Amino acid sequence: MWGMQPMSPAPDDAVSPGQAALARTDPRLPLHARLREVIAERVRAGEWAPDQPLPAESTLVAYYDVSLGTIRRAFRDLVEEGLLERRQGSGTFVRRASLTASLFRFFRFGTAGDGFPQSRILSIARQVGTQTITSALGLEAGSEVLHLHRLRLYEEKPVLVEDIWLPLPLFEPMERIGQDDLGDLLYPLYERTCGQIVAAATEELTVDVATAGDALLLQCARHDPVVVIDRVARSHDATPLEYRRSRGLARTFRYRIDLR
Amino acid sequence: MWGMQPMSPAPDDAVSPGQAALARTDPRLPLHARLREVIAERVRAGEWAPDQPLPAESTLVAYYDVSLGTIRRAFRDLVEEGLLERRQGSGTFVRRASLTASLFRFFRFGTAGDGFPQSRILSIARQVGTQTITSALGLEAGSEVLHLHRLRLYEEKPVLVEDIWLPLPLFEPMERIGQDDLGDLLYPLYERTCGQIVAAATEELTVDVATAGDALLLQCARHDPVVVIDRVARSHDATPLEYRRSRGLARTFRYRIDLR
DNA sequence: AAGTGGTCTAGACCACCAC
DNA sequence: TGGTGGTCTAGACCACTTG
Repeated sequence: MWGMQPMSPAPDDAVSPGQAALARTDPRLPLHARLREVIAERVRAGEWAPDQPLPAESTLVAYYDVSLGTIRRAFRDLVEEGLLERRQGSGTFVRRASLTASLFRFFRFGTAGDGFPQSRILSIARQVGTQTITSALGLEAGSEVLHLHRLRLYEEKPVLVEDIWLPLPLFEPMERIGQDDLGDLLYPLYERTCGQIVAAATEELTVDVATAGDALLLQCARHDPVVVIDRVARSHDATPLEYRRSRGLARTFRYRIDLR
Repeated sequence: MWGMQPMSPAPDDAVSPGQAALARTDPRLPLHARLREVIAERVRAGEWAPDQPLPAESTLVAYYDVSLGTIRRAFRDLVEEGLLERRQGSGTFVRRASLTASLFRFFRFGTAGDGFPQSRILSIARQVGTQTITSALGLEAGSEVLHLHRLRLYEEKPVLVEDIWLPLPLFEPMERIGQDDLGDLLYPLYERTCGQIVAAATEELTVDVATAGDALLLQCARHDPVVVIDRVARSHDATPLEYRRSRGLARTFRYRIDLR
């Protein structure tokens, strides 16, 4: 057998939709890679919510007509890729982004207290996106976006100044959110109000010097070094959902990396 | 059977040394994890040189008395961990560190030319290690170390100033190396002259402002922002081999990270 | 108790590499 | 040509989670 579907009418049964989907993938690839693609496609299409289990291994074995080991290999690769997570006894689930690895974690704060970072929204308004903004969000030049300006504090002391831009047809509900509902965590809010789930992000770190505005908000001197973090957050199907630019005092920044 | 070795005298044969080594590991762990530990230990002990293949799967199946799938799982995890690499048709090998992911890659240079970075050794001398240096290298306070001072350039323009400290009984041959032999790549030189293989490194990135010395060597103004990279390089058995501090112009620095 | 993923085994054929 | 790792299958039992 072995990765081949009989193209002539099978004597016993018609091909299942699963086998048909597999047949549409590149036949030069190993079966586990083709299976992985098919499943990843279904996940990205939003077929399963993050809290709902995917079909069990045994179900998929029958549906795609592959062996258990092949299903497990595909799942293992998808877990490694970060798309799925598996819990013994419960099932296989679409993974929410945790984003705990964010560069934001690498700002050391005055005391080693375990308090939560706080947020203060300074303004929220529509604007016409600049070239930088629209190209980061994959929009046409001149598109309207929603702009949030906020300050992040830790134990009452300012740590980061953030500008956040959201594509507008999609994030209209955010405009009508009261200041009080704009808590510390934006991503769960995006999911609740706009049904948009942040699955991944790319951050880029550079160093600049403080502008007059930075100096005022971060309580530092002009021309003090600041770290700039540019982030583009995306959904599972890679649609840009948010463009964010954060500026923080370089003096409090420290980043570690392990090389092999 | 199943992860159990008969403790009473077996009727057919004595246990092999491989089975004995497995028996010494934590029996609560899955067999593939125990096997992985045993093999990692042999690699770290230096049993195989980086260019010499490990025993074939089939050999290890007999030696450890486990199934092929279990060997493959252990190998796969060790590849993922970065200790081994596998080449179809050739064998399984101990991996040399490439360290191409080094933060040095993240300095943008004036032109997008594909020239190689160059090095210029400014000095090389013994010194008594400071507390920072000896603790980074895991030496006793007051130990002697070898200090290299060098400048890294790209297309004739200075990019990084580096201070490098090496533990001294181990790296004595480096002291007698002529300036001409101190080419661009230090790690192959360590292997050739001192038999020390760098397998991993930890880097820590912070931001500072240029000292008078930085300004002179990097051709910038005092108090310009600089990026500081602290690196500790280690052998496969985690012995610190090198402590290095690099300083480069923050203006030319850019770092990207993908979050999931 | 039922269902899920996790571990382990055994055996087959394929694709690649070096001699 | 012989040996290596890569893919695929089939089937067993274990450990965990949920009801």
